[in-house]
Amino acid sequence: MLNKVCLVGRLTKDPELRYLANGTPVANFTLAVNRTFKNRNGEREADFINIVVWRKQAENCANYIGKGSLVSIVGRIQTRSYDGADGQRRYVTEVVAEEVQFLDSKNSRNSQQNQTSNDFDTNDVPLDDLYPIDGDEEDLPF
Amino acid sequence: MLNKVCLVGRLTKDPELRYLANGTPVANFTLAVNRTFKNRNGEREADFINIVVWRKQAENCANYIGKGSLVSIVGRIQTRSYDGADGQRRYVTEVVAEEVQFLDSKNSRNSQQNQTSNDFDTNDVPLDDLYPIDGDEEDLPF
Amino acid sequence: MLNKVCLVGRLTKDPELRYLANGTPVANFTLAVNRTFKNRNGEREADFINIVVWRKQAENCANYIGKGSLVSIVGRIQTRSYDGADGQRRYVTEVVAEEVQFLDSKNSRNSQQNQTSNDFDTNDVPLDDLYPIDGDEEDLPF
Amino acid sequence: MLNKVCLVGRLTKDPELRYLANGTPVANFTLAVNRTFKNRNGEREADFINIVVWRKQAENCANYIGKGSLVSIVGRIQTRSYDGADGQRRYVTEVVAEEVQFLDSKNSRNSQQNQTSNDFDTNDVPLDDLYPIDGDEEDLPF
DNA sequence: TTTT
DNA sequence: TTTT
Repeated sequence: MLNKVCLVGRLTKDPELRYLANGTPVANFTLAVNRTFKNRNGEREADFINIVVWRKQAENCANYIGKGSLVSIVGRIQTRSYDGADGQRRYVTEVVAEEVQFLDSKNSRNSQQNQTSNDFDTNDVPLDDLYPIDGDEEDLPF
Repeated sequence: MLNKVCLVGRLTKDPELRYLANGTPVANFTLAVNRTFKNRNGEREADFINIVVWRKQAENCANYIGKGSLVSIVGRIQTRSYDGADGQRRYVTEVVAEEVQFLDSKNSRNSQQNQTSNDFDTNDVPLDDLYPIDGDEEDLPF
Repeated sequence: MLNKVCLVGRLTKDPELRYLANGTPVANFTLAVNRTFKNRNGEREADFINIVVWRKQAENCANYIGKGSLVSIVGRIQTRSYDGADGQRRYVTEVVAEEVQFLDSKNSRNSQQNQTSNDFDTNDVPLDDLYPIDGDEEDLPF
Repeated sequence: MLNKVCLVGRLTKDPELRYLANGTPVANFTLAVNRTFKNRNGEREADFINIVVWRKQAENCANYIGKGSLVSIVGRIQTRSYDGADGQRRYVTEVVAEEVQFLDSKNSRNSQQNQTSNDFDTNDVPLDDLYPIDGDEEDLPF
């Protein structure tokens, strides 16, 4: 119905890239998002949020960002359940990334590429959306 | 870099559907979003936000929602400039809708269809995203 | 750094209202957010997201919404850890609500009040924010 | 009802700080948000979004960020109308910032302070929210 | 299991 | 443990 998350934070470790049986790439990592306010001990805590990235974006994350990288993520909250070794049903909440932007080049393994890293999902988008205007500005119906 | 908007509000009028020279559908409407807090006169004002919707979603909006419909929208803020009749350059800010959900069936012209209206962009999405898991749950690499 | 969540969904049960030792009210409930796309079996699954609400908003939720109510929530993702009965450390992810809006009056226990329910946090906000303009429009410095 | 915006971008110029007749500080600046996709000429365009910041945050922006600074902003879209010199009614859309985070220290005029700049609105928040837990963890009712 |  |  509406389920949208916006995050800015740093990776706590390098992304783990794996492949489904059908070849689809998946990457997982944890994002540390520092809180705005300090706690009663004057420390600034962080939230540690698990991120899942699919397909080409997963491979780009594996190639261009690593532990400590600053990224912004737009995605949705997803819940999954599984049965633990003790037979108990457990619940996992993670963020499925729909957009990942690399905000610095620290710890990136390829700083040249990093500069243009946000081109990576161009192919996922219908051409119409990239070049919405067919002819001149006057063509626009509004 | 990051530009994401989440809105819930009601259409102030029926959507206007038009077509680009190349056939691409575009719909425009204004969303009234009531503010959370009242002003000094005890009135609850609203913000009136211009929405642009492209392609199949544009046609779905034209078919299934109208003046007064409650919708949720996820999109991005877009700025455009144009030259006014008086030669002055003017700036327009609008929200380009990426997702539109119909939250009620009031004023919809087709309440049966409205029930499943949020299927409309299924075709815009790679199959992998809809059915990310190839085989059994055990295939999942995490 | 940035941690913001926007949700629209329905309560799976009535909110549970409790009080901290110091008297601070806390409410908990689960929000069912239907996914946009159907799965491979043609079913529309939902995500079940745990919500925490604090103070006056907690009491308003307990009073005015219940199982099945449609609400919009703005908040942040929070992670907590605790040690399970088996000595294992476990992690919980929930959404701390900053804003709650009641979008229908179904299942509300007091439909009259529900109509104006979004006044509830007025007291939490500095007056300046509610009535930002001191005198006439001309006072505005921009 | 719901009106929330998340942005990451760079200031196109230093913030302009002014004061209302009643002493309330207001800052204005424009945020350049680079688009994810290139246009048909292979250029990455940007959206230029007008930002309004109120009270203490306005003064912090004036003190700690400037042209070129990278910031994240959470806020809401606001529309205003005014009558132009030619007697025409015009409409302005801007983002009222609720949270501003400084993501780098470039072009900041006080890099020491910048480090802890996000403490600035601590005073605006009820203590309960900062230190929600009264006693030990066991006090938590959930 | 946590980042700067 | 799940809502319409």
